[in-house]
Amino acid sequence: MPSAFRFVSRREGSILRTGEPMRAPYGLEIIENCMSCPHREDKLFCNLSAPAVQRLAAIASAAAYPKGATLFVEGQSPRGVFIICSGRVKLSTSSADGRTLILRISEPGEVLGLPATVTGMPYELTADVIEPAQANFISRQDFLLFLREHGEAALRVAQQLGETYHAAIAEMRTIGLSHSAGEKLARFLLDLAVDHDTSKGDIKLTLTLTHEEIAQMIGASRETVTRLFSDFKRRQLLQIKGSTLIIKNKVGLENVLSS
Amino acid sequence: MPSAFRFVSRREGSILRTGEPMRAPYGLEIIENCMSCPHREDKLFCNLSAPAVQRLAAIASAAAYPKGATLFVEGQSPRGVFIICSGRVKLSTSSADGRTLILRISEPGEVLGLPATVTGMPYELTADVIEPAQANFISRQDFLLFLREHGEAALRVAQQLGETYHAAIAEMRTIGLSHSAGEKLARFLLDLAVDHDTSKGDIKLTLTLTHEEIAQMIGASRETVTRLFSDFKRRQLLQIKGSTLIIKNKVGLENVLSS
DNA sequence: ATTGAGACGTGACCGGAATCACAGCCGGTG
DNA sequence: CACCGGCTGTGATTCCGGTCACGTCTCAAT
Repeated sequence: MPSAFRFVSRREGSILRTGEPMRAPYGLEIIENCMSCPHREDKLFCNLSAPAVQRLAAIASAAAYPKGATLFVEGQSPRGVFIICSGRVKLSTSSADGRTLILRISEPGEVLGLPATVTGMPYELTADVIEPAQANFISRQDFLLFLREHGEAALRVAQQLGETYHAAIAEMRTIGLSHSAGEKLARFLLDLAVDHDTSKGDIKLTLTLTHEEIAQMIGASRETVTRLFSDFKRRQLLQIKGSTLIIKNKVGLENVLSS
Repeated sequence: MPSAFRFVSRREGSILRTGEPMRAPYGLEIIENCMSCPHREDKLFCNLSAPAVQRLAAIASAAAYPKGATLFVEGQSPRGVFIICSGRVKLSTSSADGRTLILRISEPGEVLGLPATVTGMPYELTADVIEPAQANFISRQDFLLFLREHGEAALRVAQQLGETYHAAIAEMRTIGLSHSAGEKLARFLLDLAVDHDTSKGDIKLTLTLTHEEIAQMIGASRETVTRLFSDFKRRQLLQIKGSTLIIKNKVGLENVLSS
């Protein structure tokens, strides 16, 4: 295990914020050793050599972001990567007329801004914090230098990018290949259920997204999502209690795909 | 500049073919020195050290594919990467009920199957040859070994993946963020025009796709595409002569986006 | 307690585009 | 030539889902 680094508060990425200013208490109590959080292990920078890990710790700077903060904005030239330690971040793109498409909600352990940072092209998405988050920031310059010095890490980055691409294509399929909105919603829900235990009939999962957000993820209107949920509930396909969603009839839901 | 390698005819990737069997003449006249084709320079493996290039040449095997050949199929476990030397290859994904979504048409110089090969996940797309092609194949095993040995190449791969991702997101936007089909088609055409000289009024470009294929690229029906083309012609936005498309009024076309 | 903002639920309306169906067209091939 | 298969053009019809326009409910703040 690495000798992980300590709290640094350069507070990168808080330049462009849409929401309220960062509240004082944040950023103090929290971060001290983000690089050693459990998620790190099975994600991007596991199994690196000791020197590589140390170097990484040296160039990363931790910071906390309140709900509503924006890590980076679509079109902005890439400043670097963010490694999420906790919280949740929404990745979206939007058009001139205000319509928004949410690509995915990223969870702890993920690395954001990787494609842009590596290629030098502008960030292709906007990253908004929707649950108070801690993240390590690494500037583009430092990161590229690091990759050049550590080929092993470059390979890991390539793998990570491949996975991200894979996910993007999957998203694309649900949006582009289905005729009905119901199909899209069903696909979306089944995708969520993939990780969870699928053995017995009921699949329980927490869904902390508003109908509006779900709509933006599947490319539909808010009302349609609401109606579809009612419809699915009526057909005994699922139940909703607060932020808990229970899939009662998985096969039934799968049948929606091929209708 | 490298001492490039010579004709090898292992004929990789011809295992799964949808179309007619490979005709005899193909594969003979053609390849002799694919790695030294002009496209290579500004693409994936430029600026590598001499040993890296040599190694690359050693593990790559050239082959020719007729129209209709399939390099790889969605869902298949990754065999390796294909570096396109000439011809054009269609990358698509399709659903159970036969609907197809074309991601892009790749041109000489591109590397196909990279994400899958790097991550080990199944190919996420299907690659069909639509114009007789020559390509170098590198098996997954060889390729990964090569990347591990040459960190510089791994970094290049990461960049390439980043760009591919970028393109995918762009595609996503045109499909997901536009209300009307007209908007999608206009976006598609303007994307094509990006590379071409944009200075004076008329932009001339060759479009060797059927309406059907265009429809599958923008997520619309064939009839709609036909109708939209008639419509655009009527409105003097463009002209079509054979496989040549001339954009007469670029700003007019751009106005379609925000209507 | 009152207010107000945001999320959810539903009805009515209507337009865009998918679908079906068929008619010209053009380029191959026997 | 005559034939055929794939591509293109166009009409008629249908219906999904976006949009508008409300009403309800919850929760937080004053």
